[in-house]
Amino acid sequence: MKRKNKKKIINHKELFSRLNKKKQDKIIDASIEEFANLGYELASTNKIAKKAGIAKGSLFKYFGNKERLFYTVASHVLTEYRLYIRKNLKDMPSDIIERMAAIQNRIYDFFGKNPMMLKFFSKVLTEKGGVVYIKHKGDWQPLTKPIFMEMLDGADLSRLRVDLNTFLRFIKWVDFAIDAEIMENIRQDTTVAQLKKMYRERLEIAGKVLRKGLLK
Amino acid sequence: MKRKNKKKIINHKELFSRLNKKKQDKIIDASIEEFANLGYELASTNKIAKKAGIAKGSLFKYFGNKERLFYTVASHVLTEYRLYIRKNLKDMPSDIIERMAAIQNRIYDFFGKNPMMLKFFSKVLTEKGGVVYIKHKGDWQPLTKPIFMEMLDGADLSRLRVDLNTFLRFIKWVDFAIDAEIMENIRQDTTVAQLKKMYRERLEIAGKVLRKGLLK
Amino acid sequence: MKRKNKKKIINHKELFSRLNKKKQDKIIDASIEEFANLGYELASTNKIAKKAGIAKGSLFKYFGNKERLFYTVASHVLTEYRLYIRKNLKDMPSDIIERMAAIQNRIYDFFGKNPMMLKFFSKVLTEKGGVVYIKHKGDWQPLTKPIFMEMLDGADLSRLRVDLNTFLRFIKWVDFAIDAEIMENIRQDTTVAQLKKMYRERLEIAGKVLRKGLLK
Amino acid sequence: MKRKNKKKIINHKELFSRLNKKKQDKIIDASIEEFANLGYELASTNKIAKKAGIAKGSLFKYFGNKERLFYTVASHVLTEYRLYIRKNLKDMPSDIIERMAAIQNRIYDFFGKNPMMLKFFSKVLTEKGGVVYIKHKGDWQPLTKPIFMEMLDGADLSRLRVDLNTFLRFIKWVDFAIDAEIMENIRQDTTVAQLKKMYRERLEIAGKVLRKGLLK
DNA sequence: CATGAATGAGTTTTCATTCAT
DNA sequence: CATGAATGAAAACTCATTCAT
Repeated sequence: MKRKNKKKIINHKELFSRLNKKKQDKIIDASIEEFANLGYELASTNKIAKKAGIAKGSLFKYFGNKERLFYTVASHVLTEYRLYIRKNLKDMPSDIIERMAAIQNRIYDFFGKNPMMLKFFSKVLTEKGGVVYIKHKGDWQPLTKPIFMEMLDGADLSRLRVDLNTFLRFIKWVDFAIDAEIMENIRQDTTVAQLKKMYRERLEIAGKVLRKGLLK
Repeated sequence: MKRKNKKKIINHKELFSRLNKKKQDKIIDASIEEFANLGYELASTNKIAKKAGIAKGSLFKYFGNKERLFYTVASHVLTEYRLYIRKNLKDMPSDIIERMAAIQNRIYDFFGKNPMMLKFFSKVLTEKGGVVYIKHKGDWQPLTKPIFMEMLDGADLSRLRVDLNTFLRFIKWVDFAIDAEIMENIRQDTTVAQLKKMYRERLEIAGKVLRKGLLK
Repeated sequence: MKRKNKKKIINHKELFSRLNKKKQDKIIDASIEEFANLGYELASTNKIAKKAGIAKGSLFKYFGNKERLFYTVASHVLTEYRLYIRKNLKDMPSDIIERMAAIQNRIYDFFGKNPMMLKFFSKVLTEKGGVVYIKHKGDWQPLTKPIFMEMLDGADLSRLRVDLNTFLRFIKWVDFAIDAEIMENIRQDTTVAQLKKMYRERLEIAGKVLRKGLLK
Repeated sequence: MKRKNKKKIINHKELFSRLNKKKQDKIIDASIEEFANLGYELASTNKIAKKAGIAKGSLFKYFGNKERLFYTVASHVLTEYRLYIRKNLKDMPSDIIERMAAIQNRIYDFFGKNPMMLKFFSKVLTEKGGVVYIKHKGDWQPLTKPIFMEMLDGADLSRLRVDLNTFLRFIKWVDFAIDAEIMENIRQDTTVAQLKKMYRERLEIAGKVLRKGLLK
């Protein structure tokens, strides 16, 4: 359903940002919901405009095309996500494994408060098939997981057996894989409590290895 | 002129398998390319037929509908993949980390010989949003990664510090994450040698932790 | 790119009725012609749109789908028909046989002015096989023949030999059969005058029997 | 789904009639069933060929195209029908009304023995929308109702109040209309007994008028 | 002569995008 | 600057008919 040849050189972004906050939010929320429910391809710009209470034409005035709308919305979601996670990182356990659990719990709390965003994350940000994801993953990668450097601020690193870089990369992998496994298993009715439990179980398994190593 | 109840008890597969090998390959290849480039939803059966040099109608005679075409192609890719990986598993190092590297090298060799299949894998087999993936992931999961049990056949497990189950789940996570990271970073011009190197680097990092543990 | 759950709660009719009369007529006329020539199944929405000088998409915006287009057009035809017939029913002969002739003449006048509608009637409104006909015949039956109750308003019923119900059913049969016989014999070049003559001849035959009975 | 430009001048009919009776019957029966169930347009030549146990190509060798197949089958059905009705017309009541009932009963008996043919009649022979019907109605009209001349052979005509021609035409109309009304009301599960009852009821109403006339 | 695989024009329907009002 | 009706390319899929074997 393409329709590409972009001619006019309009500064769409500016038009959107000039709107009052309330209208902006309505558009963003309507978009999140539609993308989260249908995925990028099946989402309908018509329905988004209707849900947001604006004209179809306006949507395209603000964002130029569907892809840029998606990009804007996704960036918004990721920023919100990041801001939430970052708050109060000091009140965290100093043990590194406990810290991972605490941060992940905070992530799940965020999704508990913004269920549409969980849907959005699990459905649309991982749509590898989508042109859009591929185009922008470079922009998004730094946002998708809480920056580990920050996470370490105040953590007890004295007992590390490996250098910091090695530690960081490895922890990231484990966290990523566990997260992915849980995302795969999310259903419509999965609760935040269940998510936390799923994560805790997996982290315990990981903990065993991380603390003792795999091989004698 | 209606578009009716799609039952039809025709053995499509049979029709396809009766074609000569060359034609079969052309159809499979055209499909792989289209799906790999566009993903399931955006792939066009019309274009596949054209690329394969057959009539639109024939495609549907052979596969019934788009979904079954995709399923057939995906199964084909996965089977090829698996057959290739499985060959000569005995000639493998007994050390578990070395073994992972060896198997992954073989996987990269396979993709080196079938570059479209790499694209196909990274794009379409992981399309979470897709109806098709969800429907069939049960069939495919056992195929997508070399079965670890087999991998272990002949490996030296005497030095494991944890029970076998814990070991298996953890290893899978690490492998999955490293694989994903590399997949994310693939470019058009990435060579097999580079892939192998990327994997080797990451495995070394992982090896350090796996052997010694993370924390004192 | 899917072809999905056709719900959509759009008031198609409203969109259509907002068009200017001229455009509406062009669409209705193009539809009547196509349906009248080909019948429901074989009629092509593509051709209708082209003939009406609008985009394919617009047709579906206005009517939602082919079936609703047909339903709208058929209702339109039947309403026009009915309005025409109903005018000035008082100025009719009181004799029941004469009255039938007078009404039928009016019907033929209507078809004389709208020849496509005659074709439409004889072809498509009686398509027994069609899903559409079956679905809507309940709606249409009261429209397809001048309501006999109205026809009787002012007629001289004092000389009836049978009860009113018997009379009505029987009259309907005779009228229906004569009408069908004439419809069957219509050719491209049949004129309204000829239709009237054909009816008049048959009605005379019927009149003989109806007045005297068949058997001594 | 047209495909018209008929080139080859093959005597299809001859090819078909050269087949052995059993094969001919199988083809005719398969066709009747398909046409009766789906109607002309929706009937599939592919399925007919499969049901008849012959190749698709053969069907077209025998009949040239779908339309001619239908024509042949319809003619066959009508001929069978006619032959059945004609047998033993002498053993009939002499009263003209009773005679109509008796003949119609025989017709219903025929349909009781050949239920597919009833379906065929009520579905496909009256598909006014169909190109086919219109083209051939001239051929079929004489077959669709028992010839009334024959019906009269042995009937008591001494009490007729009108001349024979008038009588014949009128009786035909009444019979046709009653028949059509019943056909309209046939359902999947209508039994022959019910058909007979429906006819008998209507004939009684008709009888009242026919015997006494409508007007004093 | 029989076969049935191959064909491709044609179907209804969708929806991102444009542009006259 | 907002609007939403109009657009038309493109989608998946069908099936009567042909013709090489």
